[in-house]
Amino acid sequence: MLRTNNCGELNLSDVGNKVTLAGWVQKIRNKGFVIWVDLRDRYGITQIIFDEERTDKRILEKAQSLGREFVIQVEGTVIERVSKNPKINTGAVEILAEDFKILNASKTPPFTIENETDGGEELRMQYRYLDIRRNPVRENLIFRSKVSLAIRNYLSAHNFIDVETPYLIKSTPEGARDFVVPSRMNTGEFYALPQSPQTFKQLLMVGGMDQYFQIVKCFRDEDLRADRQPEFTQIDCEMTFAEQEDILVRFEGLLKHLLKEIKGITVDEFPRITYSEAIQKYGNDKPDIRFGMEFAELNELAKGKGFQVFDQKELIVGIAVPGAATYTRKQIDALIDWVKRPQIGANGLIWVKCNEDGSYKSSVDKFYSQSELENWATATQAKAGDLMLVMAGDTDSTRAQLSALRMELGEQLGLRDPEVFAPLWVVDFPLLEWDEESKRFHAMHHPFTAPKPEQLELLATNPKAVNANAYDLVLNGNEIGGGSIRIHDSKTQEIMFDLLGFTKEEAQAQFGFLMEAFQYGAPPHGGIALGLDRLVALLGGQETIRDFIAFPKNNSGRDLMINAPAAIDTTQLEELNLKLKPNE
RNA sequence: GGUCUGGUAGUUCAGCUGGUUAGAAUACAUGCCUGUCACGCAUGGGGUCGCGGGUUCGAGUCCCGUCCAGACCGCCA
Repeated sequence: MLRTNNCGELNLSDVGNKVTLAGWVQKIRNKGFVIWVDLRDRYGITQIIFDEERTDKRILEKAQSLGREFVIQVEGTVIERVSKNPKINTGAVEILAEDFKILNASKTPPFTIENETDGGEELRMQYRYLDIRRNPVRENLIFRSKVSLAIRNYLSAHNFIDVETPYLIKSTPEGARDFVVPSRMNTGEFYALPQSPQTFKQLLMVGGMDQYFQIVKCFRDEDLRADRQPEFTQIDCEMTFAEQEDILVRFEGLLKHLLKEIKGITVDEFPRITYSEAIQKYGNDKPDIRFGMEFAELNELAKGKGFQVFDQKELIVGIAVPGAATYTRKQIDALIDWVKRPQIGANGLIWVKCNEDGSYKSSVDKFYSQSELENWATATQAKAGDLMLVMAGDTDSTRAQLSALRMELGEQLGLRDPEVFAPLWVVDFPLLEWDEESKRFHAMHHPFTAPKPEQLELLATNPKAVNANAYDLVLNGNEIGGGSIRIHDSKTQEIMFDLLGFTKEEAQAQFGFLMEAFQYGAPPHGGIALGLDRLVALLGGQETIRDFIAFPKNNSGRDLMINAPAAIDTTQLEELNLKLKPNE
């Protein structure tokens, strides 16, 4: 070993010991008569001292040549410091250097290796290996490792078997775009990287594995966001002979276990709301329930009072913003501008101040009496001191807009505390979703999701009305997992493919293997997949997942460090029998 | 595919309605400093103002295009 100790462990009890440390030069403080070097490794920082009186002249001189991020090995004696630093573990001692070796020099790094670095996002990605030397990033990765281990422990303890499924599989038309890999040995044919191991885990159930899990990379060739990467990690799980309730209980248990193990937080039983309730009360299917501001529909109260803007609208819906009655005209105008931004796309916003004296002041005083506004307040549960905000328009987009506003206000009012965790289940998702563009049904979850058994008949007559035993696990306004009870008989699966617009031949070509498997005693089964990156980020108190991934891609799917994707050699192309279209 | 924001020293940024030699902090280098730990002090080097075009007597600043980065909408079964 090049070291006897790490840089985070020496203290007063080691005084007098001869030690050898190795690490990176974090900082050099050269006072002339004495040079201090902060030596850093994963475990901490230990101060090395070279001084005029006690250090060999040649060594002292050689120490002048050190620079930031040099890798050195130091031999010396642990001594008690004259002036101690209570901020670090090793702050009571320092190493009086007797000799040292430069194991490797370093160029001056392009940004500071400090907790609060001066480096911008782009540079940090380009030099990710330097970024990982910084405490926050390193701690995030260690945190992820801890979460991952806790997941494995929990699932193992509950009889789940970790099985690896292939990455080189087949492209499917449903869902996200596939990343595609040309096959050299099979000219003109392509593998696709899995968007999820969905069909394989179902086949494992047919294979009798009973309970399966895998912490697995999935790939989707879609545009990115702060919380979306083209390759991401799922905790993929499936259970045989399980009903929805069994799965909810087991995975509620998993999240509770993680919150306890990782955060030391105990949470009560997770609330459950239906999809339609979520849409109605929060305007989206992944509500943040750390705060209220639930939607109140005001059609009955607000229509037919001469305010024409409202009269023609499909939906009038409002929320009560706690304590915001004191907002100035300017603050309210800012909110109005905010919802009018093209990203939100609202036409406007009606406001009603609920004054402390019980009176109401609104932007629609001309049309509504005090008692009518009071009815609004009752509906939105607005109290004195609150501000009601009301939007109107067609149902779907108005809900989406008010939902965005609700989240923004939650943010502005500090109601989205990252150390508060409010998980919930959203259940009873519709099975299908009508897509105007392609004029056909899409699977809301995926095409293997089973309709509710009691609604099987409806499938033929009114498919829109059919719900599924499908569920999402939502945490603080983020969907962290989703799953369903699956179809396990080939007949239902055929009906489903038919509804989704597959011809018999297409269904056979795409998923024949699955439907065939279902004819050999496929057991009832269901499962769930949780997004590990997002989960870890949320547990770590952040909403951007990039700093919990060792080597993330940027906004446009590039790895700035290795500069991927990149062109490939013509010989490689020839080998694959591919030709690129010339650039226009 | 779209909307918005940004690109100026190694780095993070300032630079107003266009007007001398483009600044600050930090990093870097050199020197000083008898207990530093965000050390301090002094001095110094460091710039194709993303790129291309245009307007103008004059462009970091205005206009057009383009590239790059970030946030969001669409998309993400």
